[in-house]
Amino acid sequence: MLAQDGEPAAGGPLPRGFFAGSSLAVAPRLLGCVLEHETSEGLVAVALTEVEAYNGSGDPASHAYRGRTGRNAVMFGEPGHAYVYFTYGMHFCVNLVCRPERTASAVLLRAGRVTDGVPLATARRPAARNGNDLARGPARLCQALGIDRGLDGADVCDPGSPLRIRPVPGTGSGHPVPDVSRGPRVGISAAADRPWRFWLTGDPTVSPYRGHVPRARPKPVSLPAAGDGTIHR
DNA sequence: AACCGGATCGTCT
DNA sequence: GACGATCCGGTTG
Repeated sequence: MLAQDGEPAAGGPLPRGFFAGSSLAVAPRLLGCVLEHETSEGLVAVALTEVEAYNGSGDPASHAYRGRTGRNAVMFGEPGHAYVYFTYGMHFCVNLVCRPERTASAVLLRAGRVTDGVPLATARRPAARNGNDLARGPARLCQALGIDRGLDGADVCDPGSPLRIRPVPGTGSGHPVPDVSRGPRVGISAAADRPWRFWLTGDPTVSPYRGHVPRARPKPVSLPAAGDGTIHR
């Protein structure tokens, strides 16, 4: 019997068909799935607990909103690949590309529980106070897994890829429907009202909600353009 | 628990 | 030249 499109093959990573839908449809189904990264240091696996949908060209908060660039090129390619970007001069975040046609949509992986390779993840994240903190936040998740820009474009549906994603453990096909919550996305200024963030209700590894905070301008206020040097007060 | 400043640099205007 | 799909450590409440 052939597995249906979108159904995981036994023992292997999620099939590419899993990512055929829109980011909004795929995002909640990724909860509970396991992202793993294997390096010479070892393997770290993370069960996803929090994700956000970014709906490509129709979404002002998406990196793809203003079209294809060198950085976001992977978003416009085949679904099932990782889009890894660098931000704030020091952090990486990872997305999984969904249907690319006309939308370049993707799902940002925001948090998860480390289920394998805890010692290695802890070594990579010395600031973590406890196990829940290891992958609590998109940049922390990448840090725990050892993900950087070198993995941009990695095929997570390929069993031979160092970065791959497996279905929810214990489920041969289909996905159990855990208690999923949804709400506004974190840290964005545009389209902040769209409830496109999904997480496992009450899970302690979910990152706290933070709204967008504009950075203070380093530029001081301009002085009065006085020409005669007279002091006014 | 909430808030603040600093770190730091690739990317796009 | 400005701005982040962030994190951390410290301070305040």
